[in-house]
Order: sequence, then C-alpha cells, then structure tokens
Amino acid sequence: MFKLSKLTDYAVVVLVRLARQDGVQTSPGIAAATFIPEPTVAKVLKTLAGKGLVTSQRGAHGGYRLARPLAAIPVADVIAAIDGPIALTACVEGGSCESERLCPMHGRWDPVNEAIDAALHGITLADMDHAIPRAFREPAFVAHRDESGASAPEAVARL
Amino acid sequence: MFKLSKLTDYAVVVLVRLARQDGVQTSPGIAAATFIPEPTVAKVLKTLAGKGLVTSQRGAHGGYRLARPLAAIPVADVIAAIDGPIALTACVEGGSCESERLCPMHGRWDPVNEAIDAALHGITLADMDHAIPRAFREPAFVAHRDESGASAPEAVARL
DNA sequence: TCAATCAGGACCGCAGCGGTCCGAATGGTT
DNA sequence: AACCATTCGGACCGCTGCGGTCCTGATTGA
Repeated sequence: MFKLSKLTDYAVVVLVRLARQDGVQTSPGIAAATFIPEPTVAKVLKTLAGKGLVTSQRGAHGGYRLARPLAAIPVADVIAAIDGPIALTACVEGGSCESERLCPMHGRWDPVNEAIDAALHGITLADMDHAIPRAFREPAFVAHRDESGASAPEAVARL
Repeated sequence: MFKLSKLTDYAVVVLVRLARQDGVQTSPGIAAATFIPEPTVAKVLKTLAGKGLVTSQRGAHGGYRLARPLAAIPVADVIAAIDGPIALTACVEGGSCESERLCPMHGRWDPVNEAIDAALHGITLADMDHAIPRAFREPAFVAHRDESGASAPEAVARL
C-alpha cells in the first residue's frame, strides 16, 4: 500500500538514537535502547555503513557513529540506503524498460517521481526527531517502558 | 523499493485510454488497445468502479466510462483506489500501532506523509497524459506496435 | 593471545502482489 | 419470453521480496 519497508523505519530510529550521544555505540547497545531485535539492528547498521550514513570502527570497543548530523540527512537518503533508489515504476529505475523508444509509458511518471523526490529531500531526520512528542524523549518514559516488559519485542520501534 | 504496484500503473493507462474517447468502452476493447491482459484490465476497472473513479453500465452494450475528466483526478486518488490509503508506515494507517500513548514513533512520519500526499494531489492524470511524447499518441505508432507482434504482452503498459 | 566487535554472506518462513478463472446478476435484443 | 453480452464479486494460486536469524571470517584493542 505504498508504504516503505519496516527496515527503513528501524533505520530512522537507529540513526536518531546514534545522535543522542556522541562516541561509538555498539549494535547490542542500540538494540537494547531501541527495543529492536539485535540482529536486525546489526543488519540495518551494516547497510547504513555501506552507504556512508554511519561510520564503523572495528575491533574491541568498536561501534558505529553518525557520519553527519541529523540535520544533514534527508529522509530520502535513508530510504535510498535501505530500500534502494526511489523509483515509482519499473520503467523509471532501470533505464529502458525494454525498448525505450517504443514504450509510451516512458516519462509518464517522471513528474510524480520528481515531486516525491523533492518532498523527501526537504525533510531531514532532525525534522522527524522534533516531530516526536517530548514526553517520549525523557528518561521517565524509558523507565516506564521497562516495566511494561514482555510486550516490548513486538513494538514497532522505540528510542 | 518504494515503488507503487504495477496495477496502479495499469490503472493510469486504462483511465487515460478511457478519456481518449467518449461513450462506454468494454474491458476487452480496452485490453486490446492497451496491450494489457484482459482479466487484469477487468480487475482494475472493477476496482476503479468501486472507488467511483469510473462508472459502469451493465448488460449488453455495457461498459465503463470516466466519472470525471482526467484533470479532476489527482494521482493520489488512483493510488489510493488501487493500493489502498497512502500510509508510509504501519503506525500511520491503522490508528494506534498498539498503544498510541507509549509508542514514540507516533507522529514521526507524519510530516513525510503530508509532504508526499501534497505532492500526489498536485498532479492530475491530465498532467501525466501530457508527459507522454506526442509521437506515441499518433495512429502511426499503434500500427507500428502491431507489427512488432509477439513481444507485446510483456510490455509494461501502452495506450 | 584472547575477547569484542564489525563484515558479508546464506538461509528460511511468510505475506502480499500479479494474474487467472468462474458463477451470478443485469440489461439490451430478438 | 428466451437469449446473449457484459459487468460484478468473489475464490484461487504461484511467486517474488521482505523481515528476521544465524554462521563464519576479518579486524582491533587489552
């Protein structure tokens, strides 16, 4: 239904979490803080590192850190990193769908693509961070979550 | 990869085709003209009729016709009709993901959703129609396609 | 040398999509 | 009244891709 993948959602949460504190952070640590399963966090982090959104440091006391501040990361970059290039139709992404000259669909979705691309580039992770109710960013919230216990894993994503 | 369903692409093609000529048009007829498999055309038309984008007339000499002119149909409507409501994340669509008060993701994607929604409402099918190179709308093109023969069915979509 | 951590795969279950088909309802036509 | 063309509303199915897990290296600090 025109929705982006859950991994992308996770990626945003992880990136925002990385921004909360400087210095490297390990994937188990982020997993614990976000209530996202650890292997999934690792997967997301690896992908993000490959796309240059985060930098990694290997070895003992290694971890990940943000490559640039949240305000310099448009959502479009995150989506592109996880879900691949933003392309509404098959025609648009791979160049010629078969024979570019013959396909009348060619170019049809271009204006739509451009509009969405522009919209996605105009919103940074900092914007999304601010969209969260302040209450959720306070320590009290985290404590409260811990009490709730068992239901945590199925939750979509947390800070 | 953040792309919309092929059915939506078909829907646009079918709607544009409907606009090419007034009076009712049967789904086999549209299928022949668009090179889209007939059952699929029928399915798309049924869905569109259910959402009020086209009107249907049953019985002999029945068929479909546009409910409103192309310029009055934003792409958003077509996408919503075929793919369901535009909602980037699970949280956004169904109301509370579980416990709205506790989920810090709540509201996070809202600005992104609104931006995309606005972009999609700003483009009508008439705009998309005009984006097609004129050459493809001329009779000569259709004749040329017919010659190409066998490869037609696999083509993404045609007028 | 050892432990911690990232890297890069392989792997699998499952939902959703694209696509097809069938029976029933409907309304002209003869 | 009988018939036929056409839409309607499902059921159905194979397959791709996603979410999620795991395993085996490579790298670095203690």
